[in-house]
Amino acid sequence: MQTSSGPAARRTAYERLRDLVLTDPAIQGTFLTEGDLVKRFGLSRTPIREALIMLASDGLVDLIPHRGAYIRPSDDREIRETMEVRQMIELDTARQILDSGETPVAVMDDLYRQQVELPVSPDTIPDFISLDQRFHASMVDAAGNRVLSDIYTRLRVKHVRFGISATWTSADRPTQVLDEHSRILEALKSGDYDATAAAIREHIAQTQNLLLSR
Amino acid sequence: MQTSSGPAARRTAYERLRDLVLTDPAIQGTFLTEGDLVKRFGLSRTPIREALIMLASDGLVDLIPHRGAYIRPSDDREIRETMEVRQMIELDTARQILDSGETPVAVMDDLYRQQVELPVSPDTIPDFISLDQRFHASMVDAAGNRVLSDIYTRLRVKHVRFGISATWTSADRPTQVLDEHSRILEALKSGDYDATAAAIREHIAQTQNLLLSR
DNA sequence: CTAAGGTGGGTTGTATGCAAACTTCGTCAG
DNA sequence: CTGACGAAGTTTGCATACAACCCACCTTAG
Repeated sequence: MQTSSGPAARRTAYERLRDLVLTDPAIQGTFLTEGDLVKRFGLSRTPIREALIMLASDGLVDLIPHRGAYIRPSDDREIRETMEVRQMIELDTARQILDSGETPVAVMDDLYRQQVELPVSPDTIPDFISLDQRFHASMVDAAGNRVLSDIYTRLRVKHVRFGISATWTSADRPTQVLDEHSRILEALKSGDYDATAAAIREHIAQTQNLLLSR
Repeated sequence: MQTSSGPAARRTAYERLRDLVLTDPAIQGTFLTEGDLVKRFGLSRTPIREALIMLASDGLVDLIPHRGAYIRPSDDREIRETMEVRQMIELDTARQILDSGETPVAVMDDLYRQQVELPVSPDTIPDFISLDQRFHASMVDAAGNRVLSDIYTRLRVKHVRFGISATWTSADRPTQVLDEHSRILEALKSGDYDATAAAIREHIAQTQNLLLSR
């Protein structure tokens, strides 16, 4: 995933383009041309081209010469593969955290509490998603491996493309997620790797099922 | 890691720039300006700028506004973190391969044989490195997870930046690597995960030690 | 009717001009 | 001697012009 610093126009183009790809299901499977984006964003081709190149590096679009940027729809295979990698990383992280003996879960605890206190309503779904993302990211960060954290961040971007937000619209999903997060936290605090691993597997399996059944 | 397809000038700029960053230790810690590269490559700024953006996405350079592209020297921490992630991926892959019951090591076998038959000389070091890279990549590919394979490919690029080629100049290193690869292969064929994991850990530990002691 | 060939429209690829921003270095006051 | 200040030079950021290329459509010969 790209950092968000840098020049203004390119940054704007990158962020708007990313949000477009990630949040508009209608453009999946279509080609975006630079001309379209010039009209849509009111920027010149240069920053748009450069943003497209960054998006392509993130794996969010495919640049087809003389055709445009293809927004590849996510398929079940990619979802399964991504979830497999995510599980591998989270399980490995849990192992490292528990082996280190320190179990630094203060940040996760705080994020969990914030999520508990969040009222359940359509308006708060983005907040739920943000806290969810930060909850998991903080666990991986706790392992203290920046290379791993970067990879994990890139993976999370894919979740959005997979339509993760739709999985939160079900009325009981927030409660369920909180419960699953709680189990992960408690298992970590107890220092029990097998219980932690089971909780993580369960959480990811639930997410994957929801993503695949859309 | 970027794919190598696409337009000619940008592709040229990307590949030459990548090779420059990966093979010239003298430019580590320096800034490359677009003007330098225009003179060096004989291309206009546009393809060079776009190649720099791709390199930055690969994590090989840092783009500093109005300063240039900083070639960050690799440090011990990054080497250790990369090796940790590499080990996580290879161990997970081994587990998946063995769990699948198929153990498709034909490609690895072939690559191993080619490496055995390679004469040991300074001229063949690039071939050793290429076969080594393909040996490990084919193991990860055998897991059949494209998302994982992509991540692994990106990681391997870092190895080059870490100066992996220098680890092959020692007279007995090729023999040692062949021995370690042989142990991994045999363990995989025997279906013994613990033995496979031990062989992989040993191989990565040896590599890491050589990289750190440079 | 079919297939081959050409032509036009549209899209990206590359080069370049200009503006803005930053760095650097010299100068000067304290 | 040190630090602030300013001006010049350098570098990137953005815009735009033109070239190259691809594709789709139409025409035409068989």
